[in-house]
Amino acid sequence: MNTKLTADQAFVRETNLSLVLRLIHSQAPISRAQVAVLTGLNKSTVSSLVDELLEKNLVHEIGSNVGGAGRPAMMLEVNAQAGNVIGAELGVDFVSVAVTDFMGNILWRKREEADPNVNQVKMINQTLQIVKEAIAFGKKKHQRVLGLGLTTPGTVNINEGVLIFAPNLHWRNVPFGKIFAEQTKLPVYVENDANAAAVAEHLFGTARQVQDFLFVFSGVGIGGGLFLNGKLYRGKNGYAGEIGHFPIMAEPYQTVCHCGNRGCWETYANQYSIIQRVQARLEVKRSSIIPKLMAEQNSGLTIPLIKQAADAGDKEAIDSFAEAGLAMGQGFAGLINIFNPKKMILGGPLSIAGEYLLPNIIEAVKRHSMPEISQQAEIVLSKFGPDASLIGAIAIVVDDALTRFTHFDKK
Amino acid sequence: MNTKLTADQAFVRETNLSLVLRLIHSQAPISRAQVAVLTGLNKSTVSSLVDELLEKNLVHEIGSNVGGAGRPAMMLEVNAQAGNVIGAELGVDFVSVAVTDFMGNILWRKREEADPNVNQVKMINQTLQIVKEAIAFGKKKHQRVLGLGLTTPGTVNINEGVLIFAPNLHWRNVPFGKIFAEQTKLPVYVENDANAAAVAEHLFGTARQVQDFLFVFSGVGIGGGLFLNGKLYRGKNGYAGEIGHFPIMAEPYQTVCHCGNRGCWETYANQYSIIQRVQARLEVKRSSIIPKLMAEQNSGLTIPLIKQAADAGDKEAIDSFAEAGLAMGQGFAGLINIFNPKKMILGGPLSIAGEYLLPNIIEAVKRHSMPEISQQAEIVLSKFGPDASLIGAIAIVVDDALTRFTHFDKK
DNA sequence: GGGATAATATGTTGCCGCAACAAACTAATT
DNA sequence: AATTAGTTTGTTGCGGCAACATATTATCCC
Repeated sequence: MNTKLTADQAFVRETNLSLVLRLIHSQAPISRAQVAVLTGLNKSTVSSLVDELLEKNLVHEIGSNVGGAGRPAMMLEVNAQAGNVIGAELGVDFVSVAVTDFMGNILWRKREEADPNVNQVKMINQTLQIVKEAIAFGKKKHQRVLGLGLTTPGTVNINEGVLIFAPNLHWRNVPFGKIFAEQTKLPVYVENDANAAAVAEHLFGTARQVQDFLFVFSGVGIGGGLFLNGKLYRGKNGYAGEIGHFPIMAEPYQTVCHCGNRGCWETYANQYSIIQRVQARLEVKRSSIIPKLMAEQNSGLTIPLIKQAADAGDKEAIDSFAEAGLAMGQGFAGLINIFNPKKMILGGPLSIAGEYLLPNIIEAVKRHSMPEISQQAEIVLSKFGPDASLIGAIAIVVDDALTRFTHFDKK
Repeated sequence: MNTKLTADQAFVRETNLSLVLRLIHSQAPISRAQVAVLTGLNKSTVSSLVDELLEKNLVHEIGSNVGGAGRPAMMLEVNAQAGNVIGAELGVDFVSVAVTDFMGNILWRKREEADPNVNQVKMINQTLQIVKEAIAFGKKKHQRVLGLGLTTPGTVNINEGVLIFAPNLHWRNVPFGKIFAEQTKLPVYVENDANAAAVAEHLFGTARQVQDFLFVFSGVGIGGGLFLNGKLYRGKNGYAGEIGHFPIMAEPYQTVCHCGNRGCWETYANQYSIIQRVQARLEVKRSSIIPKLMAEQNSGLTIPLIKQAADAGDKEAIDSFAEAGLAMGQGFAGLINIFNPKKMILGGPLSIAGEYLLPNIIEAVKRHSMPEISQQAEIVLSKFGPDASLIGAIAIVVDDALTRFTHFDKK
């Protein structure tokens, strides 16, 4: 085990500093006195902790409040200028990079199409190029860069920064951490896309203060970020969260999953399943506007296109999403029974069609889960939708900074 | 939130005391010096902590070791005489009670058949009666009783000690904690059967030192105890672990589950599914010895009887278990993909047939899970088999004592 | 073989720095 | 004057550190 199990005074200080910083992060604006009440810490202790955070420029005072008797409180908030963060998302067919301030506000972003099958080195260099642009932008602003977060589908060894295996990319054992650290001289954090998205939702999104929730990242496959007991659950080797491969063996499709098995849940609810559903409908029904859209845009049958058709009221598109929503909801129901979460959050590329999926997900959950449990669970769309993993890349850097800020010296 | 989030010196002391006590519990016999090396604590700190544990009679010295240069080490172990513990398991059709010492060694036990459908008050009184016998036994030994653990199927509010809902018992809102505390004057701990079994396995069984594992409690239904990141995961309301109700929609059975839905995984893998499989086979094949056994013993078709037939080499019995094993393994595969656990532990009443189920569970896991993940997971039978939940009732009391031992004063 | 000495490992003692806490204080407002 | 915010000063108790006492085995020399 790597984790320290013992406690000492330094641990106490770090724990309380981190607690106060996270409280200011999530509850700002807030005064020292309020922090003392909420945490139960002594007033003097809070003052001392806040002093240290002020000195490290992680927090700043933003003036007194007004109204009410007594001395006015000096309000605090996390200093968005504490540093910039760079996040990079390696998708199955694109690369996205963003620069944000410490509060996750996007200052710069860029997205390029990419093809992982052509050449791994080329795609990595493409990513590196955009990241360097991002760093150049950051330098212009005279802000220090706290770190680079990088997300990818597949299983990741976060300690070594190595992608172990990504079935959708067909990549194995890629030492992202080493490559990007050497080239950028930044602290590099590598994480699975769904895990990172869960952290983003916890820090900046709809799951602030939520201890137990699941992020369902739906794109080419379906991955899960399991946020349990107030932190990410990674399992023995960091592979946890492969929720898409629960064997459900439903008729009629029985599609072979890219993992090699048949009957995985995700084959009934991923992007490709929707495209299949639409294709099957188009063979029978001719009234759909989808073929026309495809011809106009010189495009294949893609999720954005189907979404566009649905927006235009196309019944085949809407019904295909609805069907997939029911299949997706069946898995949601099972997960809710297993985890008794406070929230289920749907995000990732497919979530651009979230408004068409969500009602039927909720319907299927009602039908297939234990009411005592599912009544406790809110099912919502990610605040960041298809950008969930990109913001996640930012979030893993910020999250680490909120925990271990020893490297934050006086500016 | 109830949990304390801040840290102070008292917290440090409690953390380290508990850590040292648990280390001595799981690694005994062990010396102070070894504890210091394993924990990273300073030698002097360990001495101080051990002194306190000795004073509280939680630990005792058991003489020096021999061999090797240097001053011989004084070995320590947890004091089995620190107190007795009473555990009671409310099964669907039986009540089991046991008295153990602090190390979980059984000193006394008793089991009675029961029927929860006839009269709830009667079954509670029946349990209370046996518990009082157990207390009387404990008194005879001049040992203090540390507490009473009580396990039941269904969802439990552990803070209030209330059974919220047990579908198999058809019970709702039973305040076990209050009833048993009033009648016994003991500290009472109420917990779900699968959760308790997981704690038992962690403290006394095959999951010592294991941080991430699942206990699959199979009986009338299938429940799960989720032990994640080194502790029990209960979910938002303590309902987590209803792994039996993942909707899998497989043909041909589609039995209606007692939860009201169709296609729940457990309907393909629980006790009743096995009985159904045997019945279907008996209608066709006449060579089985099962009808003869039923006649001889004047018994219905039960799992112990089918197990008996299997032991005698009966093909229909063996094949029925094998089929159920495959169905069970399908769910195991999905859970392994989701959790990336170090162990999957099968226990509960049905596990008396574990030797017939396990090979096919393992086979199905190989077939239906991602190899990177399932290669990491050991699939084993509970050390306590059908008694897993009874030992679990003991374990939840011991586990609490190992954490918060403020109530242990000098004897 | 036997006695002295060295080497080694265990566990204890006394002191220190540092954490949160408590209480008394000042500060700024209605 | 009452109220609330935040600071100052001193106290308590934690684990770490380094020197020390203790108890054994290993080795050398006679």
